[in-house]
Amino acid sequence: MMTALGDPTRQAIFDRLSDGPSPVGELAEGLPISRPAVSQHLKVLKDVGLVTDHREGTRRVYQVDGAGLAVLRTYLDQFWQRSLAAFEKAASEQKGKNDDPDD
Amino acid sequence: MMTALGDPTRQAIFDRLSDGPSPVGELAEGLPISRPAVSQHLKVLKDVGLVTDHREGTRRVYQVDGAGLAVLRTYLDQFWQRSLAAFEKAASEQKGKNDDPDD
DNA sequence: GTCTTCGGTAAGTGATAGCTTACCGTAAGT
DNA sequence: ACTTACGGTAAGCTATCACTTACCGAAGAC
Repeated sequence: MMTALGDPTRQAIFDRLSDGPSPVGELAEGLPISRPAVSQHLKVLKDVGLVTDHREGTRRVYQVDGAGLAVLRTYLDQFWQRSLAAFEKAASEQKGKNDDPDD
Repeated sequence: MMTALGDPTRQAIFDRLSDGPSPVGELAEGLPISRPAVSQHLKVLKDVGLVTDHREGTRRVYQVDGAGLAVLRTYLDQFWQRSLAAFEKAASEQKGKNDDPDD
């Protein structure tokens, strides 16, 4: 999931989809790469659950998957929580060893 | 920044550092790769501002940078916000065209 | 029916990224 | 002073990955 957003192009696509659903061709127009390349990126994003797709006539519309985004957010929050805990722990330990503010 | 955490190994390192500061050698022991490889990953993480380092005797201790983590979080929140807006927009548009809950 | 639009898939290529070993600098111990 | 511990950097190799063109299937327009 994180690796999926690791690629800048995929990030750009996901970024674009965050503004609303879009068909493949329309996405490709705003990017400096070919349409098949966009398709391949979309496949990756879809496989990790960050986007969903559905047919709409002859085109295929992609949009961000809220559930996938939630997973990503939760994942990031874990880092956040643990890092915060580590900070506090370090701070208290630091406090213990120099509550003498002389140096 | 996102590309920095895109690599699984770097993710593992960052994950480990989220539990508290650690010197390079100690990190390398818990990973299936060589110590120089860990050093290289740490350099990447440091360059994007996700970790900081300081000397401690003969070892170099790394720890997650709270500011960098905050940036990452803010970045993710942007996706979240915009996606949410897109969802609501789509929902209201959908509602307009079939407020007849028959089918 | 035919034609056109749209997009996924296959095959092939080139660049990049992660890994290794070898080496060197720096700080502490003796 | 010498030795050891620790870790950053260089050089080189390999595999992965993003991209291209070519092709084909599916759904609408005529």
